[in-house]
Amino acid sequence: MTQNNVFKCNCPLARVTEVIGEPWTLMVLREAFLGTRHFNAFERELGIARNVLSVRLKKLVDLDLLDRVRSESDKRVVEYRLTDASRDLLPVLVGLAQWSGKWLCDGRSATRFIERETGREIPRIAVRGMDGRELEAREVAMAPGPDADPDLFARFERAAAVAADVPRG
Amino acid sequence: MTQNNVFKCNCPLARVTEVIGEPWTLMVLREAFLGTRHFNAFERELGIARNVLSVRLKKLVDLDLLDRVRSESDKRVVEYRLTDASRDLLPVLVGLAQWSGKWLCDGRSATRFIERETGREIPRIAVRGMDGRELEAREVAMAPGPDADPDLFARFERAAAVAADVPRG
DNA sequence: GGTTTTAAGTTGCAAAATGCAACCTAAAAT
DNA sequence: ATTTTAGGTTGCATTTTGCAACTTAAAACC
Repeated sequence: MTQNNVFKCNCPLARVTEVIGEPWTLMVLREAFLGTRHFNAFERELGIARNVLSVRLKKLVDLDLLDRVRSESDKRVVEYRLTDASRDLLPVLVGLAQWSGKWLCDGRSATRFIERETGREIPRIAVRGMDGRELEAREVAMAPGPDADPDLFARFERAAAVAADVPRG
Repeated sequence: MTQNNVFKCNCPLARVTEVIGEPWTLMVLREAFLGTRHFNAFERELGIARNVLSVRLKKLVDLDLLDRVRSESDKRVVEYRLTDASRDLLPVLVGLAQWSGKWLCDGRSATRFIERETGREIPRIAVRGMDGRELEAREVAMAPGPDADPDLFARFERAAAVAADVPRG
């Protein structure tokens, strides 16, 4: 079975895997956040193969994560621009960067996210409840949503049996 | 150039790509969060090929994102357990699920994260400044960190030129 | 106006990763 | 003693990636 048809149901983590769960896509989005707009610039900055870049950009455009706009002033030029959807991914990128900096880069990362105005590091992204209080892992659970089918309900019932165990490993 | 040697420097987003930027890994971690512990269970729940699963689990163990523990009571059994590092990934998983639910699943996702006690949906993960105030995309920037090399500084200077433009696309 | 350069791709081919089924080994259950 | 179970590995076909060369259309140059 290929990854993309695991839970064709609307499982959000399964679907997000289509996007960032394949090589290069996350880096392409990062470049876009850094201001890269052009095909050749993505290639140069990342060192990605042109055919793969082509496939990735097509998919991102398809998913409305990038807008493909042909320049008016120079008809050769194409601009790939962030959309509302991809801009909305910023908190996740910050969270990923913070997590990776801490656990994969030994706390000494080469890049970090800062508050533009003050230059201070962004505090750690946290899960908060409705009251704004920070939640610990054990206080959070996954549950079936409005679009869950019976299979998925069963899946979560199995999971619930061990769920209490998860936060402490 | 292969993805893994882009910025061998400690760029956290480049490095996190080694983990979740390849097929299946994110789903394996999700399963672990749902309480899956055994090789055969990962295979059954995900439908992943056994050889690929084997490679993924090895890598996750290697990166200290899973502990591989042989059961005392039944020596055939191996348990893959979340570690401090992987448990710490929860805010990112919640953020990804929320984002995907909104932008990829049309707002009608089959699964969601809830507050265990009340059953209420987790509010949207946000980027906050030191004062706790929610920051907008335009107030956030990437910057070179302690371990950045000259190339990376140059990279960010180029980026700074267009940065002001990014938050609005 | 003819030639060269530039931007954004596509194409062909070798190497690597994935999907699938079958096989293997050690320990437990019968 | 044998069968089953858990956790893999192996071999092979298919797909994806990496790399270099080629293409096409629109500037830019002379």
